[in-house]
Amino acid sequence: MLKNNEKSMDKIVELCKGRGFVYAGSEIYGGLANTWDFGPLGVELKNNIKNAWRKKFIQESPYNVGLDSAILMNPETWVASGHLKNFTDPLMDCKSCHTRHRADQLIENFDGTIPAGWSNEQMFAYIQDKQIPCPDCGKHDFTDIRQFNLMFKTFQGVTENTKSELYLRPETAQGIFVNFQNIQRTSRKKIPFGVAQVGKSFRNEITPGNFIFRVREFEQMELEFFCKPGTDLEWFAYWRNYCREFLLNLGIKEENLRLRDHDPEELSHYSKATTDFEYLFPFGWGELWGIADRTDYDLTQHQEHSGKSMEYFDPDDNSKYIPYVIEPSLGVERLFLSIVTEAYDEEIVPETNETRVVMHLHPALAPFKIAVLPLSKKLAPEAEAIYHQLSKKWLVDYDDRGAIGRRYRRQDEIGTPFCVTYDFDTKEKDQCVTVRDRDTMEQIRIPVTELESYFAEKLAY
RNA sequence: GCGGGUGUAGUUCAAUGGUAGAAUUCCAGCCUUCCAAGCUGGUUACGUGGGUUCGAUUCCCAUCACCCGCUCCA
Repeated sequence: MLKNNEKSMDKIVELCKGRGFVYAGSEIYGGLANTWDFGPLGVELKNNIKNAWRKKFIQESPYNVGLDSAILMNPETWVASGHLKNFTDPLMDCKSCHTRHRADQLIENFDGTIPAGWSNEQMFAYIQDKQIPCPDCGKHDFTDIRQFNLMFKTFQGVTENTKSELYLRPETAQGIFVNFQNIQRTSRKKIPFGVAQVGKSFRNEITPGNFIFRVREFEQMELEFFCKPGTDLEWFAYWRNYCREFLLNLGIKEENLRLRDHDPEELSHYSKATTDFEYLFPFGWGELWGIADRTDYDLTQHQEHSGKSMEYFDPDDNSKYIPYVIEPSLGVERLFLSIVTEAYDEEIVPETNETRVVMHLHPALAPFKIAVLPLSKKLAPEAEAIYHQLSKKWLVDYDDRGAIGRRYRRQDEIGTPFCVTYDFDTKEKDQCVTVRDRDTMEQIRIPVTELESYFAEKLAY
């Protein structure tokens, strides 16, 4: 079994493209930077990942309920949440040494002046006036200030005026916060309870890259867990364990996982404490799952900006409070990449000394659960019947083309856990098929009539 | 956004100022074929747009994309 640092990103990307997991976006037009399309197998894997998460966080949790809120929200949401202010940076480049700086930080670091509320023109004029030098090369030769906003802007309605200006959400969380009272009332949940949501978010990253690790359009799986102030640290630990369990169950190895606490200065504007699960990708450790203590920041902000109460009346002790929030937030694409990295393996076949690429995907995540392979095309009608029978329960592949060995290898590459081979004996003698297990390479003969119950047991999750 | 590198079949890699060759993949056919079997045949590529030139995949420019580094960040 290859270790993660022995796996190559190039090979993984190649496999993903070659087998229909992930394609480069808009390829026929020369591409569009850092956009990726999930192909026939990729969409299955991705959906299986999302379903596994929903199962763990909604179905199996007595605390949580689901939601699917809109991507477009009233722009006031982003004023309240702080994203409009904190996701916007006034940037200028040093023409001399080509480094990039935030104008407000240049001023603050220069003489302690905090340019709160200044316009870009004011900051630029101040920097000119004081001849503030570049911290890297000491020269004073800056470009104009360019406003960099991490939120995508768009327009509602047919005219492009500022009144109809909207943002694509940079996180799904706010859709949960603004619905806090709706959900609490209609679900009749008592605190503590959580709201889990899977959905797209958009961030205008400065530096995307590493395949699907950092992209501008991505899908988040977020839980906002509401609890009583003072109990937040307990719940923080609870959900951290819960997340860990989820990852380990899906086959992520402990050795490729580590926890990292954020330093105070790198905490985002809404967070009191953040712990990241980091995963050992082929390119190094990278953030996989951020668990943040968002305190009562968001609900308080929304209460102030909307004028609507976000307080919860606690019948246990007749107290009233704005709940604290624990937020485990996970990117679907990142987990996808972790899963694929984890599953990817190259094995040497002893007999031929050739390399076999195997994806040891958890059966719950594998795009195809079973592949039906007739030994000869002449057996196609009978094998097809088995395919039709099994496909009522699972996503099953069927392949009768080329040599049988090649077909096994193809299934190994895409992570199919079981292959069913229909041969001449099946038809003429024993009515049994060969079932071959991808991981153990064991082959057993099973009567056709027992296939369904056999797989029901094997594929239970 | 800056600096450097790269761009030829699905993939890996050649060659060439006179419109490209291989391996593998893929497809079809034959085969009672269980781990990339064999035989026969076949499809498929010079990222895009300009310029120089009689002629450009090759030289020049731009652009797009990817990789590495810097910067930034969740």
